[in-house]
Amino acid sequence: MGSVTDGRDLTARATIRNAALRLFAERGHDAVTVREIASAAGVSPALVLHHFKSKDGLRAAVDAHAAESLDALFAELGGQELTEMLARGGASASVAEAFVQVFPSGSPLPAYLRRLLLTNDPAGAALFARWYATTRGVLDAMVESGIAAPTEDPAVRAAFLLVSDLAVILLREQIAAAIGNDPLTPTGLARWARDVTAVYTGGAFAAPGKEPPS
Amino acid sequence: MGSVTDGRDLTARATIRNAALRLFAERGHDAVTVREIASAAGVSPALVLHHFKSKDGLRAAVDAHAAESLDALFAELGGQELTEMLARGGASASVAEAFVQVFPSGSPLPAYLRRLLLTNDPAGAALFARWYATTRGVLDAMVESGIAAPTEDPAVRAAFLLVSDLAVILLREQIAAAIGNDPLTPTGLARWARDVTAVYTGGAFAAPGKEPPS
DNA sequence: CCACGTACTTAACAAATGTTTAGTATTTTG
DNA sequence: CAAAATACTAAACATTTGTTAAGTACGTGG
Repeated sequence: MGSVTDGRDLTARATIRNAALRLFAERGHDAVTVREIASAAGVSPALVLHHFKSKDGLRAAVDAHAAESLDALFAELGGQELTEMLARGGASASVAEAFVQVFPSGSPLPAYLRRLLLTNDPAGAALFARWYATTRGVLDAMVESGIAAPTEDPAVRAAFLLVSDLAVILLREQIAAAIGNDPLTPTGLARWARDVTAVYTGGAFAAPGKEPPS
Repeated sequence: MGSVTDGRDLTARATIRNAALRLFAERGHDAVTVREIASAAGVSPALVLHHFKSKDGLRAAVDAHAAESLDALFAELGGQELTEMLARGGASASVAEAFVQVFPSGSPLPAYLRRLLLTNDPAGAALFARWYATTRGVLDAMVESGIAAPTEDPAVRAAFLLVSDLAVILLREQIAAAIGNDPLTPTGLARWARDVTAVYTGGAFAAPGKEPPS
């Protein structure tokens, strides 16, 4: 009976929602049963259906809650923190960095973000659309202020930067296995960001007929 | 070759496996029932269990078949095609490019690759490990021949290039919605590759205290 | 104190699902 | 050709699943 109350005396509704968030993130919506969620939350299965009208209602509530948390996280990237970070020499702020800084290491949110983006549900699409819009805005500002290079296709540029960032979260386990560091830990992310910054500032390949960057 | 066509001269076993591949890719393993697979393949549910011992056995067979097709695809990238492409001025060969060239537009394999990498099953991890090893080898060769820039952390560099490439497949729908072109079509990919190549050859951001690339 | 709504549980139900059994066609093989 | 094996189906089985019914504890407002 792993009580998933995160330290605080949460309302039962929130406890259930948190348990569902964790289980959904770990194993996927369909592979988790209402009884498992209830057991993890320490309540009866019927109470789950009492608070949320159905399993799908619970899923919607979890989606909404996760999207809210994730948006709050991402919002910091678009705010003052961003320009501050950029001024300090970091090439860019990343979603991965925000994850490492804000969420505890065992947080189910990275895995849930994965599910949100993978399953073609509206919540995931909406989340991506919001983040993409923010990315475009930030990138425009960075070009304006001379931090980022202009491009003929800013839509693709912004999308590329965003998805390359998200890929770290989506493929976290595979990256960890490949390079020997979990990229969503401070150590791993520092190592990751170092080389990625090099690519973003100097490139990685030679232009046709030219020398590659040192 | 990875023939995904439901040609009528296929053995029933292959027909079932292809139907399962498509359904698994579209909706996920757990959301698809044996009866649905049987119906899609035009056979009785019991026959599915007769050929593959269980639903999980079918899943394993589909995993193996998909991994084989995908590996065949990726192998071309490591072979002669790669150096040929590179010589012709393309900055790099990508998995996405291979998908567009080899698979018909309605192929379930991109979506299945997504599931393979997302669900932490061993088949997906093994696939990524193989692809990562190939990527590292190719990158080393490219550095050797002066096409790619050397880096202090080749493990991260190779991982970054691979996952940024895979991200196009993983987030295909979201990218399509954002930029208005499906990146797994010739048109969309050409547009995508153009700007990504620019980043990979010249970077996207200014190094601290320097001007960004033009 | 009483009525009442909310939180909550136990127990059961109906549908769906993976799987099995038993049997029929069809192909292979000695 | 006979026999054995394989391909295949129809029907049932056992379990699991989401959901509901009915009832109990409990705090709140009148």
